[in-house]
Amino acid sequence: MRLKLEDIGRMAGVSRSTVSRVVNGEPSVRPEVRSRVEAVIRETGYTPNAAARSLVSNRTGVIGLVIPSRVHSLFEDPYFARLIQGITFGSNRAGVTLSLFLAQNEEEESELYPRVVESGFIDGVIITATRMGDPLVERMASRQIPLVMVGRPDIDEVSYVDVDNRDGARQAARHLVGIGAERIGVIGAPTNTTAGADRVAGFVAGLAEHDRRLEPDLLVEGDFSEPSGHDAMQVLIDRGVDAVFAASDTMALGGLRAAHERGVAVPDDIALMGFDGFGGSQTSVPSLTTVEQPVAHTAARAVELLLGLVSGEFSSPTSVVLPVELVERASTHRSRTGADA
Amino acid sequence: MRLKLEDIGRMAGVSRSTVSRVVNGEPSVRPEVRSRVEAVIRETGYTPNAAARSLVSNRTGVIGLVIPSRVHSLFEDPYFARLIQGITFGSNRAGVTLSLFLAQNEEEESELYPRVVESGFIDGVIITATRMGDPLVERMASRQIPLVMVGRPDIDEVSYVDVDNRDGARQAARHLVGIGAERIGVIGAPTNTTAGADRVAGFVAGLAEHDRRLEPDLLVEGDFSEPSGHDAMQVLIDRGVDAVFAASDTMALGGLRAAHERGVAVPDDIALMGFDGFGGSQTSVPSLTTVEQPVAHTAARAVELLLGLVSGEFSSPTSVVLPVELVERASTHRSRTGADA
DNA sequence: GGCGTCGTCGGGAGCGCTCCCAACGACGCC
DNA sequence: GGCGTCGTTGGGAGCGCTCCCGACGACGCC
Repeated sequence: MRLKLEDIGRMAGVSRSTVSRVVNGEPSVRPEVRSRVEAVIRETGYTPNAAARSLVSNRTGVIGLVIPSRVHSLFEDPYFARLIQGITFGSNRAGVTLSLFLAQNEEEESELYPRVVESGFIDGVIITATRMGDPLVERMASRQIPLVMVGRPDIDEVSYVDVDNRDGARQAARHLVGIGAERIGVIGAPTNTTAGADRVAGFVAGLAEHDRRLEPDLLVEGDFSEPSGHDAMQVLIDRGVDAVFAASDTMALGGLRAAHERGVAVPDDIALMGFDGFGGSQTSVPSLTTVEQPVAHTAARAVELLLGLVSGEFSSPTSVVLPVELVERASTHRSRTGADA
Repeated sequence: MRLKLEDIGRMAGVSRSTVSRVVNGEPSVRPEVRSRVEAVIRETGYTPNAAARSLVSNRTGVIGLVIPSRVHSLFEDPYFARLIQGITFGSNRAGVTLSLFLAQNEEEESELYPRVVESGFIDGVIITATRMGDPLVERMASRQIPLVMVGRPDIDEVSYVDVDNRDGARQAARHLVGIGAERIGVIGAPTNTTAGADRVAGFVAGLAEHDRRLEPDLLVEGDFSEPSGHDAMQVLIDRGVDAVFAASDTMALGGLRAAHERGVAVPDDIALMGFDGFGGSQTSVPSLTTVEQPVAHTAARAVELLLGLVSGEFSSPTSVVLPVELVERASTHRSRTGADA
């Protein structure tokens, strides 16, 4: 049988209330009483009943991570594994528990909202990988439940943590121009995601700094998956490019595979770079130049932000944008470097 | 303000109890009363308070997935992403919520146990990626909390779901012998994991069927990571092999990279195969022969098993072993096929 | 020495739900 | 027609905790 406060109290010769005070670290307990109670707690391995606690305190110590539908494809991308990992560690540090809500299809997604929000099981929610105009986000945001998005939302009044996708893509453009690329292709990401839109827009902005523009037929949109990168690369090879910026490493690796198949040398025939900075980009042959985003950091900040919202520490929508960094590797390293700049 | 049963009852002109009966689908409610109550529930969007519910029912509707320490390296392996995904979907189907417990280091791992088990926040636990002799497993198992392991445990009295690693490795051995390999190397997995031990043992057993044995210096142990596969492959190339079985696809991909670097042709100089059946093995150049394991199925069975344990449907330790299947691809496809068999 | 104050502690109330028992009317039976 | 039975409903009790108020003794002050 599970022990309760009352039992511990009886064993230690004090009341339920005093034990509660000890458990919650309240100061108004005499040191000798406190240590007696603590001894009993230690011996018995007592831990408070979480349900009873949260019934009265209206806090559960659980946060939710929501990743909406169509993730079965996205999940091939190491991004989510990393993000989940980072958020878990942030939760561990803060002493809260993480619940995971993934939806496999539209139907599950619609069941997600009531399960997440209205059970009262959750103090707050981190949501990511939404598409623009996602009704789930609006519903969540319009509720009183604390909410933090990972990735820039397309509506106001939502707290979020994002990486500077625009700046990263701009750096990528500068880099490719810097190594002397003349005809630059882009494997884009879905423009109904803010990350996809920002990366393409940032790249265009970066080209514009050098009075270049992105030829419309040299932008082929992928869906973040490896095969989509592969297919897009084939198109770009046919259209004749000497450099390619892929909006994710996973797509860049697909592009690399297409280049191999076609006998196109990277970087000598076509320089290729990605965006994200994941394991696969270091170990590919050749290794990939990429724009590294700090996923662990993003996750940690998201948890911090959410817990601040939960505790009421700050209430107005807050946003954090983290810097990204271009990492130069073999896939854009040309012996005959640098034309104009 | 959140509504409670009492409020819904007042609005519908019935008592708390009747509303409770409707919410829980009990039959003893007159149809007209039921539909009146249901209407009010629908209009108000009422959902029961989970904490109050579980306080009295001793059920939370939450299951935990525990993945102990040193996962920061393992997480590079797509296996965990797939497993988490599968378990989430199983949970969705069953209407339970999944909480995730990962530990980043030994310290976090030791905090895991009290957090998971004793908070009472969880109806049951799925635990995976443990090493043999893991004290966490023993502590969990000795508790009254329902427990299912993914992967064969090294102690008795624990329910588990596993794939037939031995048989898969045996198939791998048969296959490599079948294509005429003479000197076969193995990139092993840690022998303090049951999966690692079973795969190596199964491979040895498969060789024995053909009166072959594994030369001790042709077994190089990796740790499931890509770099460890890369390094092990270098050793095996130096020692002179014409075929390599890697105990995971991730390590096989590392091996493939090493082969590329050394100018060793796969499959013509060295045939190479993996184990797992993940995305990367299909898109590598050449594509990898591998032993596919049904991760989604594993996850689904684990959830089923756990929920059966939670509901008391069966109480004795139960185990499920799922079949695996060898998938032949380019990395072991030789023109000059088949010597003896 | 009486009184107020403070530190410490105990116990009542109540969080929102489920479980159980009692109440009540309708019905069918002898 | 009286009685038992069944279907349906209402409300008390209690799950284990926190919050709050009041009690109690020690202490210091006038």
